[in-house]
Amino acid sequence: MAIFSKTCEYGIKAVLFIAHTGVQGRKVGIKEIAAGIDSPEFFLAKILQDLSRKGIINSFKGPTGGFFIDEANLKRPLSDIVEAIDGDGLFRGCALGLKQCSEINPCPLHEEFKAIRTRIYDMLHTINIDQFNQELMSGLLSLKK
Amino acid sequence: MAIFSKTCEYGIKAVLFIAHTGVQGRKVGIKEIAAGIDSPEFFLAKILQDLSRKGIINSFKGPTGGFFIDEANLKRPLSDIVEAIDGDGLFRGCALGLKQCSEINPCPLHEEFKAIRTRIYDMLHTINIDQFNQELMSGLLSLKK
DNA sequence: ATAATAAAAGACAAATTTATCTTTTATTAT
DNA sequence: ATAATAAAAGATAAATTTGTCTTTTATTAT
Repeated sequence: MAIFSKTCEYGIKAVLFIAHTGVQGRKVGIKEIAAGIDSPEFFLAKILQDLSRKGIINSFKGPTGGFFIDEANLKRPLSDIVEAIDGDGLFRGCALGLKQCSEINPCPLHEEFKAIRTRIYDMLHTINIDQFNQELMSGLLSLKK
Repeated sequence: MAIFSKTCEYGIKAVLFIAHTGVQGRKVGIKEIAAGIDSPEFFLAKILQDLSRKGIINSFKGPTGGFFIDEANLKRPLSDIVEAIDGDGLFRGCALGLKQCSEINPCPLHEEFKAIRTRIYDMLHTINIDQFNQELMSGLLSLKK
C-alpha cells in the first residue's frame, strides 16, 4: 500500500503541474497535463473535473480554455486536495480501522500512531500549492517517472 | 484512505488476538478470532492461511487444532506482518508513486515525507507482537469497534 | 478403522478503484 | 451565425480488493 490512492497521486501531481505552468499566466489543457505528469488522460480528466466542481482548481471551456489555479486556490494547503480525494482517514482515522478508537478506548497502536498522524497532518496543512513553483520551474523537482 | 488495507488491519488485529490468547498456552480457532476482532470469518481465514504459509504465524489442523504464535514469531516486529500483506510501500515508496524518486531526482514531497517514512518505519520495526499482551489481557486495549 | 474436527485450498461474487471512450455543453474566433 | 476548441458529463469496462461459500486435507479421539 502506498500513502495515497492512485487518484490522489495523480490529483496532487496535476495540481502542482497546473500551478507551475500558471506562473507564466498560462492555462493548460488536459492533454498537456497528462503528458507532463505521466498519467492516463481520461482518468485524470475525471479527477480534475471533480476538483474543479469542488472549487479547488479553476477551469474554462472552449478555445483558449484550460485549467488554472487562481490566487486564493494557490494558497490552499495540500491537505485540501488530499481530503477532497482520499478523505481525512490518513491523519484522523484509527490505524486499525476501529470506529470508536480514542484516548479512553485505544487500539493497541493508538499511542504510537498518534505522533505520526499529527506529523502527517502538520505536513499536509503546512505545505501549500505554490510552494514548489520555484523548484519545479528550475527543473529541480520531478513530477514524472 | 486509511494507513493500512482492510486485509492488513484484519491481519494485525488477528495476530495480536492470537498472541494474546496464546499467553494461556492456548490455540484458537478461526471462529473465535473473527468474533474477537469483529471481522468477516471466511475473509480472515484467507488472510491467516497466507500468514501461516509465510511462516509468520503457526497452525495445526484437526481437533485441538487452531492458530498460535510460537516463541520466535512472537518476537517479530509488526513490520513483518505489514510487509507480508501490504508490502513496504508505506515506509519505502515515494508519496507520489514515482518509481525513480530519490535524493538526486526528488518528487516535490520527497524531503517533507522522508521524516514521516522513517518515523513509520521505526515504529513498525520497534514494536513487536507480544508487546501488547499485558494490556490486552487486562482489557486496557481494544481490538474491536 | 472411523467419525469428528479444524485449517487449507478452491471457486465464485460483490464492491471499489482505476481506466477508457463517447457525447454534450460552454466558449471563442471567424 | 458557424465552425472549432476544450472541459463536463455520461456510459462502460478492466483490475483489484473485499467478502462468501464449498470441498479437500490433516489430525485427533473413539
